[in-house]
Amino acid sequence: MEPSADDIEKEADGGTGPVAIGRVRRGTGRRLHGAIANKLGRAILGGEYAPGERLEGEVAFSESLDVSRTAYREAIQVLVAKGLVESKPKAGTRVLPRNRWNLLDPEVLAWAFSGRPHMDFVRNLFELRSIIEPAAARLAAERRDRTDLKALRDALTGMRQHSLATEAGRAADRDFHDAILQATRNDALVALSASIGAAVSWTTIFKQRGEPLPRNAIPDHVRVYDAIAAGEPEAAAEAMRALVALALEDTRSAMA
Amino acid sequence: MEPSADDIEKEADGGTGPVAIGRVRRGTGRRLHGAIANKLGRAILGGEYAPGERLEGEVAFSESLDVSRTAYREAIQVLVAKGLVESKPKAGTRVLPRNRWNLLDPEVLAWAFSGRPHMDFVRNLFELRSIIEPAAARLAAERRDRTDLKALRDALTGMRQHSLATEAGRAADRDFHDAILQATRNDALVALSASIGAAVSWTTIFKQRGEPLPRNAIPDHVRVYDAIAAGEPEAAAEAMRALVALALEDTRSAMA
DNA sequence: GCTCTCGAATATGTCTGAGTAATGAGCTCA
DNA sequence: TGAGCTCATTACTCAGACATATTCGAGAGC
Repeated sequence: MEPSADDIEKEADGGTGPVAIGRVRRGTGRRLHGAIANKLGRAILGGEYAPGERLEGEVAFSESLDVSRTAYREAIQVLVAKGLVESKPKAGTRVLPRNRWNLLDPEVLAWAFSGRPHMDFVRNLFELRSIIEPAAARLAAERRDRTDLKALRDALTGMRQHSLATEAGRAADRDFHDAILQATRNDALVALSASIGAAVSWTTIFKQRGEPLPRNAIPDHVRVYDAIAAGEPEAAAEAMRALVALALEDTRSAMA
Repeated sequence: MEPSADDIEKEADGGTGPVAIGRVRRGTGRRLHGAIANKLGRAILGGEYAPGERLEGEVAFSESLDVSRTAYREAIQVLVAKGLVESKPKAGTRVLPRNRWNLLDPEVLAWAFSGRPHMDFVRNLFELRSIIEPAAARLAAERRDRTDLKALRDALTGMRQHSLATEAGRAADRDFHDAILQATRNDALVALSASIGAAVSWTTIFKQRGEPLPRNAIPDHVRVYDAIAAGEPEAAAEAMRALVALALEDTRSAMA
């Protein structure tokens, strides 16, 4: 479902400027300004531009990228909307301090993981998961209906069918955690779904990078499902707590 | 600090179209495209445009607003970045289903509260607070340093000095909760600060709308501070749990 | 009569170039 | 030394043209 996140082609330009600026061409479905925002977003999240640093002027930068100022400006507006940069007349466009970034925005999260994210950040995301998901599982056990349980079963089936090594398997994993958040009937928690989901699948990928198949994740998930289906809030929360803790342990050892 | 959220002037136009479209003029500091995004965002969050509904074409809409297509398009890119709308050639610009919205984006949250938010949504936000904040208080009690404690004390002083009925008092309240999240040393939790903060101050405003001063909130906050300062995680979590529960109770009775 | 393919209409997407407005820095002057 | 002013710089807004993608309908073919 997600594009392979590499639909931007960088053509090495002859320039030898202080910051190597590749040209931006959009992939098939993507719009040009989206591709530019993508490129700049990844650069910022990847630390190529330090907070406080000033970007080149509109005219100069859009020329280096070989795009019109219109497309460039629309891309900048996207970054502004996500709290990554701020631009004022005369002052130019500057990267904002990290605490102003909307780190939980799905796209920002994707940009963060497109590079090599710091272990600190991954740990922080797991800490967030360990706060949110057990509580969500507790609520889900209280409020779930037949539809929610079916969604959970379908996700489990998908995880069993495809391995977690495949994209389809990771999607099923995401669906499982997503279905739990949906079952809480809480819009604010559902909004966190995209963030949690990104964390889930990316950390799963990290696991796979290390050892081939560190541990079968299915039983943990089944325990969570059983508790939710049985309508036992405390058991659901406890099972989810265990799941996240084990996932963190796996990820930690895989990254070390 | 925050602009009064009313720096957009709507001039009733003579038109009698199905949806009354006011012209958009920007306030002092604000850029034009920002003002347009603001206006449209509030309209969408306020339910003036139903999910799935199609907006007028770029040319027609920008003309009704009496702005250039450039400014209008830049505003739309902002809304796209926040997951509110999606636009494709020939198909037009459509409002996305609610579950695609980045509800925790600070600006989106502000737009949601600029109208009369449903009690359901407020309850959901409190549910999120009751999940996040006790856990954050627990972590803060473990990790806080001298600077964090000073920030907390300063916030308490501010709350005592100005009443919660004033903007300064609400800012101090926000600062208190923000300082706790900062003390967790977790970027992901800090990113939630803006969302939590918005919920805190807006719900406080609701309280004020009802009874003049329903309850002195200071003692609750002091208990949280004491536990964090003493380095007692469980006590801090428990104190925060109580604080949020009481705040919800106050808000609920004020809205009913 | 039904399906499939292809073309044209239409709305968004991109580009160019001009002109406006806001801001920060340096200068002048008290 | 400090406050106020001028000015250069930069982003912001505008207008209009052209490009591109996607939908929808018409027509060919089965």
